Amino acid sequence: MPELPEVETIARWLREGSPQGPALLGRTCQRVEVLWPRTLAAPDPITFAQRLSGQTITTIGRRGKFLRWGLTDGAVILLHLRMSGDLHWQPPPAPPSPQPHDRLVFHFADGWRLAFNDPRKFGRVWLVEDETDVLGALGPEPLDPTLSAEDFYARLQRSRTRLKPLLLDQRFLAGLGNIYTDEVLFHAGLHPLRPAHTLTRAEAERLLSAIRQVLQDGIAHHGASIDWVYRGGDFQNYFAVYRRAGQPCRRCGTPIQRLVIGQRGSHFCPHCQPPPEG
DNA sequence: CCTGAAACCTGTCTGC
DNA sequence: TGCAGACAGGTTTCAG
Repeated sequence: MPELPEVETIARWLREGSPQGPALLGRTCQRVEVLWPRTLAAPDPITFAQRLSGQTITTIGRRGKFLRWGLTDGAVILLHLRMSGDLHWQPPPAPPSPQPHDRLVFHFADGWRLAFNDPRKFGRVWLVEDETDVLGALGPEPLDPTLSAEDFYARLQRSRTRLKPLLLDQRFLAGLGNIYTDEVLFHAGLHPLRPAHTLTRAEAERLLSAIRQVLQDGIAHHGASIDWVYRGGDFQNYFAVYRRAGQPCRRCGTPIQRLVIGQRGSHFCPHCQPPPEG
């Protein structure tokens, strides 16, 4: 699931508690099980377990698609769910551990456990002193009000890249993934192959507005749940183009097209999103 | 700087 | 039914 709205939803649920489980905020980690060592980007499993045991989660947040847990001693845990990662609460009494695809299990004093579950094993977790080592290259947060339309337009002007790959580039903007990029471009009325520098000032403003609108809508719906994993959100019911190839555009009726751009399936309405010249 | 391809992985679905 | 192939919400690395 994990693009900005889904990661934001998880962060809120871990902070406040949810139907899926209790709040993580304020809990003290007793021990950690490392079931698939490559899930840990840093440090090594032994050091990770030692550093974490006895520490309390004091803050929970998000940066781009990363989850961020602040610890008592000032260190930070960063989690990236990549394609198939998720966090599963397991209530006491403990079921026979581990569950299928659990890669990391955090154990708490009252018997609750939080599993980093990840069928495809692409997800990664870091424990770092200085988070800029991991987050330093990320672009701005799309929902940060200090990101101005002028700045955004200026940055588009500097790139000759096509819009689709550019919006997926986390150094340009942090948090958009394949689903939300397709939805955003539809709502902005911009073709995914448009070179960034060809956008007018008005189009750039429309694009930034669409980015913010679609992300806010996604968050309001607790993100999207697709394929076989259910994560609690229902934004998939409101997709305008994503995985709707061949179906009529909700605005004009033209069949939605699918094209592979930068190795990613891309969906758009050829009428509402006119292709660039050439 | 930019683009495309491959790699990292497992699971599901489609079509023959 | 069985099996090959396409496809999947992400990122990194390497070749050209």
